[in-house]
Amino acid sequence: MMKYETVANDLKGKISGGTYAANSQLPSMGELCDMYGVSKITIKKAMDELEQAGLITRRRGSGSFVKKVIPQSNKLSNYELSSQMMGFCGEHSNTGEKVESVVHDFSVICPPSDVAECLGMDEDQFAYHIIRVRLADGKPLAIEYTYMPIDVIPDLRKKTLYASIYEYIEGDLGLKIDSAHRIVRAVMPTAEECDWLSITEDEPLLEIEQVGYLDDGTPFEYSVSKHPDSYEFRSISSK
Amino acid sequence: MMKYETVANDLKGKISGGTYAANSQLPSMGELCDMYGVSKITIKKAMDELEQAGLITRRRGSGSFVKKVIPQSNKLSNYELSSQMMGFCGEHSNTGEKVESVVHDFSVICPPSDVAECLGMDEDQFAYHIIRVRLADGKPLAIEYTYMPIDVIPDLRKKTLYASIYEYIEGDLGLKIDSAHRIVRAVMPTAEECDWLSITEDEPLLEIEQVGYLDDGTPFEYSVSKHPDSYEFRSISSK
DNA sequence: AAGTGGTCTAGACCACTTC
DNA sequence: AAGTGGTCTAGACCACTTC
Repeated sequence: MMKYETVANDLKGKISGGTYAANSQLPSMGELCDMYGVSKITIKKAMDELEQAGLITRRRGSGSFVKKVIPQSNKLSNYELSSQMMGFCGEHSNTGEKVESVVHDFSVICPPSDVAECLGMDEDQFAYHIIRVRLADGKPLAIEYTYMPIDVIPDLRKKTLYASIYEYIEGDLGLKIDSAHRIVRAVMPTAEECDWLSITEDEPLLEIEQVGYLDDGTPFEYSVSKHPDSYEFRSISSK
Repeated sequence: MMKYETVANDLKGKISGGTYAANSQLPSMGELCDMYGVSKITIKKAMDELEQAGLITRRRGSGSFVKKVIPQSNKLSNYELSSQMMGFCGEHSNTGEKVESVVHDFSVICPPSDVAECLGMDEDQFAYHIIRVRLADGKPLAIEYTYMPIDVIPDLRKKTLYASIYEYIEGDLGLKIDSAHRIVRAVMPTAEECDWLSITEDEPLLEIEQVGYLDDGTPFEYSVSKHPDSYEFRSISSK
């Protein structure tokens, strides 16, 4: 076993064991070098592993932080491995298409307990509840059901929903979006969803359940998006 | 722009431009150090990028090789980014479940032209065609439609299909499976598939189209698998 | 100014493949 | 034995954040 693996495994154990609690800061790379008696690059590589596994986030100039992590599903399903994926960019158009939104709900509520748990909220705390249909060049591409804690993303206005919430978060609020944990499924649309997406009831949808994290490890978004037909989800697996 | 990015971009250009052709070997790390005037770790990091992007595979002791890459879909779909995913382990049981297979077809044919293209085959070359239903503890978890070139995976027998083809490839043939490129969609089952999976016609399936690569960059498998209900596809995206 | 993580070097040593 | 990629070091320097 390589040194970086030894360090990574030890740190994983200490995170799941609670020595390093959710949202807490890890020792700096220099301190970890001393603690494990290895060089900085070895620590770096070990922390790369933790980041890939979705356990921590890192901020240059600030430090590394333990993520508040998704509750594990108890489905005996996915016998293929959990996975790691790069390329998070919200849902900006990257092909010059014109992206619009139709807002079907925008309210502040106490989220269901499973959503609250994903977001690290108490059950009596408030979150925005947003239902949007996203269109590219007038064609419906997705329905998004989103919850965001009001104290993590303050002062969200309806106007922002027609543009990009992510730009509001990164631009106006000066926060940094770091990563997302996703689960993909196939589902059938409801009657309402057929209406919103202009599809028939026999067209399946690709559902993506997602928890988004800021760069300090705080979950800022729980969302379920459902995509018709033309949507594909691509990935490259290695090793 | 960091040095490793400069190197990575240059190499990407030379791969897509044909200077380094599919299945050819890249210069060694030492040679690349000299060519770019940078240290070995910088070259390593640049090549990590290429590997993540699915462009090359690397073999300790042998060298780095350009992959024969998936033809790009011309769908204007997935406006989220293409992605990178770790954790390829065939479909072994990792939870102690008993995995079985029902073989519905096992023949040798000339594959359709799009499949041949993915596998880097001429249209008049032969491939195995396999249809299997995979069961875990007696419960149907997937249908797999698989093509494998007979000259890449020689002497495949029906007996192997009831166990793990991957174990045959890695164990008996001594080849090494390196990576897979995947596309995920939601689809409806055919009548035949409902029968095989013991589901009704209104249950959507998660479809995973996949090209598998050996560690020398050779595509060895084109497969489409379709999963009912209980299957989930997980990923963690970063940055 | 002090502290953080990120990049980079030059070189050592190792694991593995090929001949 | 020679060549490949992978790990690791000790230290320099940089970009960025926090105070």
